[in-house]
Amino acid sequence: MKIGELAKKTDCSVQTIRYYEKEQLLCTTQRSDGNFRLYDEAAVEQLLFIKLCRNLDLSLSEIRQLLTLKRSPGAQCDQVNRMMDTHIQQVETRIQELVQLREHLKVLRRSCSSERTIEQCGILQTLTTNQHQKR
Amino acid sequence: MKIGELAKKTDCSVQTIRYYEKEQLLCTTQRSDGNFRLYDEAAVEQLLFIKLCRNLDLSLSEIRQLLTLKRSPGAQCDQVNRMMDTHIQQVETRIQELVQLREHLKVLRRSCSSERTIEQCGILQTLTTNQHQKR
DNA sequence: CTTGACTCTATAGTAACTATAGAGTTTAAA
DNA sequence: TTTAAACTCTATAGTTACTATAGAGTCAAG
Repeated sequence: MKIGELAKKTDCSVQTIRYYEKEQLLCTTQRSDGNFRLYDEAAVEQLLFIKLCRNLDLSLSEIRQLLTLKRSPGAQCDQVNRMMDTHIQQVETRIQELVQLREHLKVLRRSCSSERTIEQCGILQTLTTNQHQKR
Repeated sequence: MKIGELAKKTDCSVQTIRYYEKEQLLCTTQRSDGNFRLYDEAAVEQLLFIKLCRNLDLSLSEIRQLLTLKRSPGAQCDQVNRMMDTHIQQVETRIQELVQLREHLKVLRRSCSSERTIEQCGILQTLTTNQHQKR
């Protein structure tokens, strides 16, 4: 099948598919006489795998590693486990950061209300006042 | 003062300062005879303001808006409030997304343990098995 | 044959930095 | 005065994961 069909089957844009090829995530083993890329069912599966990993926020580099590991069926899968653990930790860390940020933003937001001028704005004052304290 | 001194005072890299100038967040009103940028205390304050906003994950575009608003002391500050509300909502949304992702990753992680081969790896199988179900 | 849809490669853009190259300026020490 | 190191400048490119566009080629149906 050609790239447009693959794109439809996998709900992935033609441009992204070409990008993944450039990034060595998906390869095109065949071309038509007119130089069109030709894909088989294995490519469909690989692209769906890639998309699933992207949905998990795994980076292209990590996905590349998983694809490499997948090519050694007899090898130990502890690398997969380790990658997943690291990834979970990273997500957890990011959650904590965002929770803190949200609280900070809420505090800041409460320092201002309607019917004020820029000059009286508690938010801007805090952002500016903090500077003086920092110095 | 010159750019290096400003960088030290604000804990901001020389390159980032130049980048902010290019992005219209900070302007250099003076240059030395040798074409070196010259900054005053107002620039220090403005850069600290920018950094504080960046720490709140506000985009450069949003910060640009705030700086513009700051230049109209008599105007209403409801735009500031609205921006903050929108930003808080975006952070909240992202937190929810990440919490869901973390749960999904944990479920996936539990499908595998040590001492398995790639072929037996529950994580990879799930990522690959899901494809078949999708079809 | 014509035309519209599809495909190709190349290039540039997004956001917020970050690094490097090569050239010019400044400053302090010899 | 000279020298050398530190600092500064502009231009360009890179990071990540896409996304868009231009101009040219291919294909299939009318």
